[in-house]
Amino acid sequence: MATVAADIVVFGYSPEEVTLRVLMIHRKVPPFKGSLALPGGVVENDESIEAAALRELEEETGIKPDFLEQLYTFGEPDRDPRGRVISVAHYALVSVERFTPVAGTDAADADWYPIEDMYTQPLAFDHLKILEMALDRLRGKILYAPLGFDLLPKQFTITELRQVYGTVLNEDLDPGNFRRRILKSKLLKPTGEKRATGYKPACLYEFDEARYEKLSKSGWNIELV
Amino acid sequence: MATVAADIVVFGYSPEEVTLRVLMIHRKVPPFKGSLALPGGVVENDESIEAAALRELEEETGIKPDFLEQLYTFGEPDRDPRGRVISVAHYALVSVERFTPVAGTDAADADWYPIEDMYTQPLAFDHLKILEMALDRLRGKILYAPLGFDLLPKQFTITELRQVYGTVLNEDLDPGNFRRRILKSKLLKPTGEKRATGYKPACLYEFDEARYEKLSKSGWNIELV
DNA sequence: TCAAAAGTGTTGACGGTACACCCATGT
DNA sequence: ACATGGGTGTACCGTCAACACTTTTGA
Repeated sequence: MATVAADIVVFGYSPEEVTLRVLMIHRKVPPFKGSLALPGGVVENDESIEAAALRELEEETGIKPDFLEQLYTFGEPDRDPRGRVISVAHYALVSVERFTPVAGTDAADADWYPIEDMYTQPLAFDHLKILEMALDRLRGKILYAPLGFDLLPKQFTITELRQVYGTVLNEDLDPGNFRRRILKSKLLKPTGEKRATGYKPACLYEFDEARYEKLSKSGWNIELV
Repeated sequence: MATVAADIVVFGYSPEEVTLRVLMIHRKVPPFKGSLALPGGVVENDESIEAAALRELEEETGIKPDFLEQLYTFGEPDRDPRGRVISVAHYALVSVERFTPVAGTDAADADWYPIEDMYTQPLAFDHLKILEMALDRLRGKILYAPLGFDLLPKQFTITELRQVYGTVLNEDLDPGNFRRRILKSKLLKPTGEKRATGYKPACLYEFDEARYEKLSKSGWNIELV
């Protein structure tokens, strides 16, 4: 018998800042009092693990993510000094602008931090390891799955989408080639509207989820970047 | 509090039969008495989850796999009629010829079954779902990670390796092109020996693990097929 | 000598990178 | 007018699928 917990690495992206952030909680109780920790908590007896992850996330931060997926289960015997706790880690994606500041919730000491900051201070438990694995997964999966869209508001320009990919992958992408590839995938639905950007207005698009479902069901595997 | 178990989908491949098999156990006790089930068991209090998976596998079947990796954690509240049991599923690879017949072990009712057979009879718990996910993972990951080698004996011919890929991916691969690709990856170490195959003898190779480590550390991502 | 697998060569189609180039707008 | 990002065109180049071909063996 062991305690089973669900922890969540929530990635947020701000189109204005062009920055990837992660949602962390300031611990107010031992162990690791004062450290930053991932949101999460114990799985109740009658709920699924994923439901527990979503529930804990909303209780602690008020966030309902656009995307959530199980990442890995961490279960070293000594990972929690209080006893045997197995953590089923998840990662989630959200457009950060819709959730700043974190609304008055159970624990309003949740906040968005730049990823790099997580390496300059100790995190609670093995949460740094979890964060690193989540980042690896995000970087790997964004290449062939439409994760980038979940980091943006519903409507976005192709440049914003390119910046998401550039930020996550940490490399510069050629604007012309990116545009062609992404349009070729047929996953963007033009809204007809344009956004003034200071210079030439850019077309706004939405993610065509219906089309994605159809394509992936017909055994087609995309390569977005 | 819940019970945490580790279950393992062991894939075995026989070069002679050119068939992918899975290791299943005949259940002798309720629930699901008489059904086939994946090997596995409860994680002890002082061992890591992966250690539990390896221990259970050896206890129940005598097998120490060449490759083992965590797959996914299954935790629907009703997946086990006896109570809340969370299963951390793994998958493992092994060359089947080295393990037939299963030696006299704790439960000698373990045996290798063709994958297709698992769809013609009910499996215990949610083990069919686990098996399907493991198969998806194997098919996906073999494209960019050197999993094929773990399904063969230490020395093998390129044709045997091609047959592994063909079997797992369920498609015919062009012999000439496959050979070129796999040799270009530099992951094969020639042994200098040859094997009489009935026709023209084929060169024997080994997997060059040291080279693989070096290549993957230097940020290089292969595409084997 | 023939069949079959091992192994090599070649060609043509395709796709993507790199870059030059227009377009539309605010200042 | 011009700077800047939005958006389009294109030419070169590498890669790979397809398939012909040679080699080596057992029968």
